[in-house]
Amino acid sequence: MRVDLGLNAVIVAVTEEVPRILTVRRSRQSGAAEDALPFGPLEPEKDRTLDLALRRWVSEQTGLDLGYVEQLYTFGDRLRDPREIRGGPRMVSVAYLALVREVSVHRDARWRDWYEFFPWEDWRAGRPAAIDRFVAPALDAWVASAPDPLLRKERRQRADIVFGLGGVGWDGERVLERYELLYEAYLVPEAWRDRDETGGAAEERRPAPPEKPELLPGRPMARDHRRILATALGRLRGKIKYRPVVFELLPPTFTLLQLQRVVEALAGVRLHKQNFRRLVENAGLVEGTGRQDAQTGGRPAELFVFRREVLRERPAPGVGLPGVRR
Amino acid sequence: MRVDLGLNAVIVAVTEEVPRILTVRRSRQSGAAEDALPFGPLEPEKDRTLDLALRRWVSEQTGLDLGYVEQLYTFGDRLRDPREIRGGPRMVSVAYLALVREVSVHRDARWRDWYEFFPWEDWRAGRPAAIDRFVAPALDAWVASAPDPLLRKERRQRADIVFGLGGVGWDGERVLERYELLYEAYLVPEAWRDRDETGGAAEERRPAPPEKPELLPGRPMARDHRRILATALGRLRGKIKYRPVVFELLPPTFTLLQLQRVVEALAGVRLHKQNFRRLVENAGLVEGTGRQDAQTGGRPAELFVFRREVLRERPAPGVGLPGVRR
DNA sequence: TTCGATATGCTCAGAGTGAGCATAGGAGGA
DNA sequence: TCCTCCTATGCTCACTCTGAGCATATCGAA
Repeated sequence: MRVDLGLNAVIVAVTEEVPRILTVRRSRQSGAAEDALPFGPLEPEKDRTLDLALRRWVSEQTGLDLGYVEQLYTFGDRLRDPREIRGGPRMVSVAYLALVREVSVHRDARWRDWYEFFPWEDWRAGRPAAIDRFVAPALDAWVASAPDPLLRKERRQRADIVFGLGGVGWDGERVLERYELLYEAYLVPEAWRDRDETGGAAEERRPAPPEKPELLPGRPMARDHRRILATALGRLRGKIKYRPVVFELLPPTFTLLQLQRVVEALAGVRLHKQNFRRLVENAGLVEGTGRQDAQTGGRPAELFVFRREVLRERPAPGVGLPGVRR
Repeated sequence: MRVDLGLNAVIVAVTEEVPRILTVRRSRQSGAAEDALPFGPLEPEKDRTLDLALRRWVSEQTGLDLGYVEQLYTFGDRLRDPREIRGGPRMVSVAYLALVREVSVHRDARWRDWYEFFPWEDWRAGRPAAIDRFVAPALDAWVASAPDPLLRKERRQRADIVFGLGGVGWDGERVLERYELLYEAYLVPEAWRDRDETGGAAEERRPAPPEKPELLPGRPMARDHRRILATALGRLRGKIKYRPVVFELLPPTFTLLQLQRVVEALAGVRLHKQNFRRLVENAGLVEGTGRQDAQTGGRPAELFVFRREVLRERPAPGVGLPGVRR
């Protein structure tokens, strides 16, 4: 079936312990401007593969040459784009995740702290204030507003699981589930914007609450881009646990604390320093260079490099089925 | 950009310790018939989301009502379909993985053992004969045929890593990497078929060897469907390690050995029985029913059910960063 | 010299894993 | 009836991995 296909890029860098993503400004019909993810077409004549297409237009638009690139997910829900309402074609977009070392970029592209979009995701300084102050009360109200007890119970359980409330533990990877819950509960601006722009077509399936609740902190994005971003964040958080992708975000040599800070920035939690060091060292992920970094503010730290050989030695650094017979 | 978008389904079931996928017959231009994955369109008017589209046409074509469905990957390389050569539109397809309990299906749809397509992936009875007899020698020849020593070394390393040769351990999840290596080395029929059908257009980037080597055992599929299948198998092997998806393939009650056999069928390895039991029990994944199954051929086994509450209790059954501070 | 930082080494208890021994409880045949 | 074969289930034990924290090293600045 003929559809309109495009590509979105979530381009991630980490500097100064801040995870950042590359955004562009996009003006809405109403004249207001929103953040959006870089977007570009697949040009069937030019681009042999989808990821070559992505590299081409990212380079053209921002001047960035991408290194590590991974396909994330394909978004194709109806009404992703309000133009569909007016009889436009179905808009489908394939989202990619790219990791780079931060560099300056062209024109209106700009780096933004990804926790601006998801303030509840950063637990590095302890439980985020946004959760107790805004998210939990808003979810309580959403639970209470369910029309019957059964639905109320389901909502309660779902809220508890995805936000780690009521004794359930926090799972850093459930970024998308959290965003989707907030969207469904009409707690993020995008939910109201989409309702208005589609003339209520979205409401058939999910009625909006009669009164507009206080919306949560967290910067909205164009269309479903915050959903795409949430997908990327969750995927990346999962991936760093079993594939050595962090090194794509670091300079060729780094101290172990720098490495730890980058992991922490992505995972959104603080780690135990000595254990982290022990882990990466006897996983064979890094190799000392003998050189030192004197800029630490304390005892100089040794500089390390990523040991590429680890890919050869260990099948998958850090997994395992119960008891594989050998 | 306008492209032709379709959906492919990898529908998996496990019966009698055999993992199976649903295939359809598709006749080629030449008149020969090939196995293909079920394929269907997105109908922008009817289908609100991609996975609803999938469920709709799978049900129409095969009579199956899918339960668990997960998006896999979007395939959009040029020349996926030979019709493009003759000026047709770019063919892009979004592949999905679905898990079902095996049931009978309509017409020409048929269940096939997935190890027929990848004989080197089944290690349950020990190291597959296909590896030592066919794969390793063929790869040796491919390595030796590299024009220069550097490329030779790279090929050797790659072959060793993905097939666990030369002292490297076998990684069950690298199914796709293995298939892609074989394709690039012109060791599977699809590589030659694609070269011929595209009139050599594919050869510009990857010259075929002057002589056609002995091809490897393993049933080929239409277009890039074996690549899609490899993606699915690898993904599923990864997923069973940290999400309780196996239960989608089992009846509501089952013995622990049945559960183990299904996991083994997917993972392609044998597991240690007592340890497997210990793991699933104190992970809280299952719950005894008190009832017994007398059909075991030995001491009757207790019947268990999946404990859905586990989703609530444990954030992600079986992962972890080095040392998350609490 | 001392203090404040960070780096790095080391210990120790407890949980988790791999491997295997031992016993339980069915079916079927001698 | 009893023996054998089969699978189920319980339990042990050594070893590794992890979480947590103490201790020491080495820099710059006060």
